[in-house]
Amino acid sequence: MLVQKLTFLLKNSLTIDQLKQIHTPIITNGLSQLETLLARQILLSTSRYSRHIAQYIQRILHHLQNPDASLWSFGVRFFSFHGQFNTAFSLYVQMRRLGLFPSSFALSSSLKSCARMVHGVGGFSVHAQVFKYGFCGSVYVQTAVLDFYSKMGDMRSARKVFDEMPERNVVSWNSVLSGYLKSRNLEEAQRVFDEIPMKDVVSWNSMVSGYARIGNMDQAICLFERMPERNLASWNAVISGYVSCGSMELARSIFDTMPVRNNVSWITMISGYSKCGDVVSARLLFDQLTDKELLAFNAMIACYEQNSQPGEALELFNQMLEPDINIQPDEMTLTSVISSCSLLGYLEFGLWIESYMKKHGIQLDDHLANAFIDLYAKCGNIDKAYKLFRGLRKKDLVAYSAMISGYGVNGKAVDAIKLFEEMVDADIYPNLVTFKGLLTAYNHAGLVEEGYKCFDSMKDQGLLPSADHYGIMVDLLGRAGRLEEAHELIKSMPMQPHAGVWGALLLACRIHNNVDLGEIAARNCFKLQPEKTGYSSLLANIYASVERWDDAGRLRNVVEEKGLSKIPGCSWTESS
DNA sequence: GCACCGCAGA
Repeated sequence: MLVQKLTFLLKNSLTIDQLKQIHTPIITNGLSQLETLLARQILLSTSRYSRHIAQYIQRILHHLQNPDASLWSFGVRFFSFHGQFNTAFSLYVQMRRLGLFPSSFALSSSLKSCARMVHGVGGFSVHAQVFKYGFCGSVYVQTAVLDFYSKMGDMRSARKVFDEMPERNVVSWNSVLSGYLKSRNLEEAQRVFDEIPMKDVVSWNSMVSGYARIGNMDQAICLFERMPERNLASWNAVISGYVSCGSMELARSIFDTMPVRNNVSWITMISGYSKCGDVVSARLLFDQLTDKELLAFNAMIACYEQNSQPGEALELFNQMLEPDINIQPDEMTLTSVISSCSLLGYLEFGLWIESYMKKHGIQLDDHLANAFIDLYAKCGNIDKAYKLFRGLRKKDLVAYSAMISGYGVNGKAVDAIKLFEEMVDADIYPNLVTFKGLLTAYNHAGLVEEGYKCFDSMKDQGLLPSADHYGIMVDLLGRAGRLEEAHELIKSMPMQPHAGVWGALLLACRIHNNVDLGEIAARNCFKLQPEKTGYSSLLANIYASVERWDDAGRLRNVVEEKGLSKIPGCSWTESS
């Protein structure tokens, strides 16, 4: 019986080969209607499902001798339900090609999938089919259409569908409401909210999170306190509001007082601590979480990666793969892991992830691709990075910035500039990260004047250079021998220069054997990073170059006393 | 079944 087999599958994560043995007889015998019905119940009642079951369902659909519209519709619904929107929609397209009549499930699920994928054309065509197949009177389908436009940010169309609906339920109202909130039209949202004849907890939650999102916590709390009924999402919305305002103490007090917590509450707090750089508090919470699921690991791994602790990120990743935990990573996990590899320059692990993805059927999405572009470019494989870049579905700011800085670190200034121009032509506005990549390109090519022009042009775009940008400029000027100018630039900085900035000047002084400025730079480096001995060695080399052997020797002794030897080939950029 | 709260890329 299929049911037993499926139950078995759910309990044991089977390999593809084991699956093949099971599914072959089913295909030859066909599925009885009863089996199909039971299989649906099992599959929809489970929140845990493996990629194997997903592949299994697809195989059944493609191997059936007589295409079955209700089974295909079920497939669309299944994948949409489990967040596999791409698969859901492609199954819908295939069932249309087979000439099968879509059910209301298939229509609403594929609309949901298009909305989540921000696939406008797909959604429009499904909307057309809603007309064609006469689902204009179905509340569910019409609400899905309305929700599609609402999620796409097209409130005019959403409103039109809503106004023409013969029948509305609370979900239809909530859908319009969330559309206005998403487009930050709080006024219209408030109007809709006041009009809802049967407000439920979702309506209230939407309003609370709408106000929280725009930073109006007073109004959010006011509504929260007036709520006739609260659920977990209500509490979580308030936490998330405080988190995005950076008020971790208030977020924590809500978290501590809420009656029940779920994974969302924990993950919101962990990522909140991550965003304000409090890795220790994030980890403390993570450790207190008894039932750690994939998303908790994702949040914690991302926390390490974003706070420059890539080693810890990889360690946690390895832990989740261990047999006693055994949680399958998804695209988001791997994205953070690849970024960690990039920070470490750990190309081999990136290649391992590539093969892991192939083995487990994980598709390369744009987030993953951008992380890979960065990794390959940083490790010198610029051609592979470029190939990935050209293959992107949507080239956005992040993608361009990754590729530009990839060219930058590989000394390909001309390509970086060309890409920058292409980006501007595509109406994508550069930000601080883009300029960091571009300045790196000028720096590696030694183009001082062009680099300066680029640096100055940032202000015209309303961008204030960060200490990192100053650091690159100091490096550029310094290497060109314009040490005084570099020093003046540091003095003109509106913020505290970090060790990387002074380190760049110190290195330049070493190259050009300038003792006076070298001493100033070194003094600042010692102050900012007393534990790092590389600065002493550099200054010692400067003294040696002008034959001040006593001073050079004194510094070398300091290095040895610290019990640390100079790490050979240590580069400046790593510390910045 | 459709709606509210959480995790990823330069």
